[in-house]
Amino acid sequence: MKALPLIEPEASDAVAPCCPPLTERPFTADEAETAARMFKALGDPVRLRLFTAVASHEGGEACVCDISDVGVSQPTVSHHLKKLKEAGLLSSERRGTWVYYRVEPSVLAAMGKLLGFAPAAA
Amino acid sequence: MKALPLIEPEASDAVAPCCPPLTERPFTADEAETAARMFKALGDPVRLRLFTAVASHEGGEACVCDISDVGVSQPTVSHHLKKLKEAGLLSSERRGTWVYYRVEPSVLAAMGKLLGFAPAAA
DNA sequence: AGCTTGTTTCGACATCTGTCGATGTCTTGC
DNA sequence: GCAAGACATCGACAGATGTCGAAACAAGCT
Repeated sequence: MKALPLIEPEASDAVAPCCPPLTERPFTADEAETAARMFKALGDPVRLRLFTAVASHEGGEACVCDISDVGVSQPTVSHHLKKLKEAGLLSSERRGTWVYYRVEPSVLAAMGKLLGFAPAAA
Repeated sequence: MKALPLIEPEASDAVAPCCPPLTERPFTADEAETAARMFKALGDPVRLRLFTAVASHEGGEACVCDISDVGVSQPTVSHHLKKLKEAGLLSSERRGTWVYYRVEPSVLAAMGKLLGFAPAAA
């Protein structure tokens, strides 16, 4: 009868308990696989523009219509947002007509940790 | 008769003067292109293992023979190291029989800056 | 010179990825 | 109910990417 709540390994799991700092020791295959997913998601110019657009938008969220002006078609925007979501970097919520995306809070801290920056004040 | 040495915009240029923090404002197309190159280079599990192997190796450098045990053929290792070098993340130097790779010093600071971590004590 | 070891380059190949237009789904307003 | 707008999904396609074996290149040894 395990009392632990198991903490639902859903979206946030993709990013949160990742790996030690890059400079600490060689990553195992699994660690590399996990961390690479994150970097890969940001490794496309369009996705990076979408991510920064969401991250810098007032209120910490933006609807697709607010950020669609990145030079590619609307289906392509949707495709990239899906990728970012699958990577655990963004989350989305429909409110009425529009769909809002926001940065998954743990992400920036996790990446900072990965680079060896102390999560001190986090 | 230009006196300025032009500072050779080669390897280090690929990383150093990149972009504002991800959360500050939407990236321009150029900024996104530049920053994405960096993330993309780390967006492969094999490259991430190679990078962490170099970064964590004693003396801050490692010869190819030290880090080749990542489950792919030796030409593939060489291919990935080349990619990391082209992205400005690693530099290499031949010393006798062996070729040594080391982490380009500015990289980690640049990435930290990108994530909004102050380069204070850097 | 020739052999051995460490590393890179070359071709070739299968797979993944980014992109689009067309179409589908959901919500609102008439 | 139906038309319109906001997003997502589908199918197709060109181009990029990861991988390998074979071969080339470099340095040290005998």
